[in-house]
Amino acid sequence: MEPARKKRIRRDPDTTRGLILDATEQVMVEEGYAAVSSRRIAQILGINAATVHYYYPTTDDLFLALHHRMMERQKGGLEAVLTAEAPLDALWKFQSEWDQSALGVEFIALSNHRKAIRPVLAEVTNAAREKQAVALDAVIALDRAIPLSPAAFTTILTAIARTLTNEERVGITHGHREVRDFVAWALRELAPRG
Amino acid sequence: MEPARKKRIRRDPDTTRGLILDATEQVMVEEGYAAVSSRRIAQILGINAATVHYYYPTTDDLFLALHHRMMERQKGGLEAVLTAEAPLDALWKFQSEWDQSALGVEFIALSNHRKAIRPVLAEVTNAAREKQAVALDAVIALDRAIPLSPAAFTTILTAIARTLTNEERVGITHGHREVRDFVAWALRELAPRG
DNA sequence: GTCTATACTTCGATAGAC
DNA sequence: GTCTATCGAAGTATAGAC
Repeated sequence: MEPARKKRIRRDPDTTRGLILDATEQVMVEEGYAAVSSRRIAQILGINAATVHYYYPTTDDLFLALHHRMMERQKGGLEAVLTAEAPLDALWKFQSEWDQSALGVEFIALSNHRKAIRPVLAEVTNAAREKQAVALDAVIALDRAIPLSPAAFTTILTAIARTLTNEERVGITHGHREVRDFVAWALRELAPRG
Repeated sequence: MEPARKKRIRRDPDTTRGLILDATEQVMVEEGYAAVSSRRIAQILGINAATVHYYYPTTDDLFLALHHRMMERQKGGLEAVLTAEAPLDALWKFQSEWDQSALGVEFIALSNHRKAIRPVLAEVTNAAREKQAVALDAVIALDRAIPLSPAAFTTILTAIARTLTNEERVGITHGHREVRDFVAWALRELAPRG
């Protein structure tokens, strides 16, 4: 009885890279960052674990690459917010419905666990948030009687959206509907010109 | 050369249990839930890994016990909030300065990773939050012109506090000062009788 | 570019001595 | 109640065939 040998399928390198990142993202969101391993990723894709190491020599390389892709996509989404008719609503919608909000939380948790990549993620995130604040500053109109900067506003919206997303993921839902109602009300109140 | 044999030190069982939970909490906060293992805990305490299994047969047992202790402590802290002169401020202070807010986030992440204990943690958390809302309802005075229930209010404060705490842990601080300023302002505005 | 095979590490959990 | 010893599973990573 010969052992079943897998066919060697040659793929475009960039395609394989994308597939690996897709699988990594899926595992992080569905099972948590701790479930990510070269074996697990390879298993999902039906490829060999060594192939994962070929593209991303260490697991940290893999995490950093996925983080980079996430930030790029976030940048794209925010550009859409900036050109929307109602930027406030668009921003909330983007933050709260965005699939990758769960991914963002996993990266925070990951940063706490893997000290090697922590400074990289922190620096990238801080820089991105600063750019966001500048861009939003020009577009978002907030009630001037309320001492809330666009930077603070974005942070708070993100905090609420991420918390709701993550709690709901694990079955904690108490009070969530009322939070969403309040946010909807607050967005109307904060934007003097709609 | 005889191998160095460790002395067998007999401790009070409850003391040992407490020490194990202390070490587990420390590892979760400082290195993340994924760093918790019977060996790691034993190493910190200078005891044997098998002893950890003696008290908490499975790792899930250990996590559940720590979660229970965290919830009990949270209950105690909230009782202090309820009897404070300025409950709103006390609540914010409690949420944002509470050491265990980082621990709470780790348990959310943990729930996502270990499906076996997920329903238990979800049920306990939902029940606790419901009780909190009822208690706060009687004590917290919110501006009636604002459609914000105590349940939603607590969830939002927790969300902001946890996000700030966790981001700062890993070096993400952009916009945080402005968030704290805004929260301070909002608390003053929300409480018509101080 | 992808696979097989392998070395090394760490973890969960248990049996049994003390 | 605590330790030693150990098994099997799973993770990281590399060397080398194809």
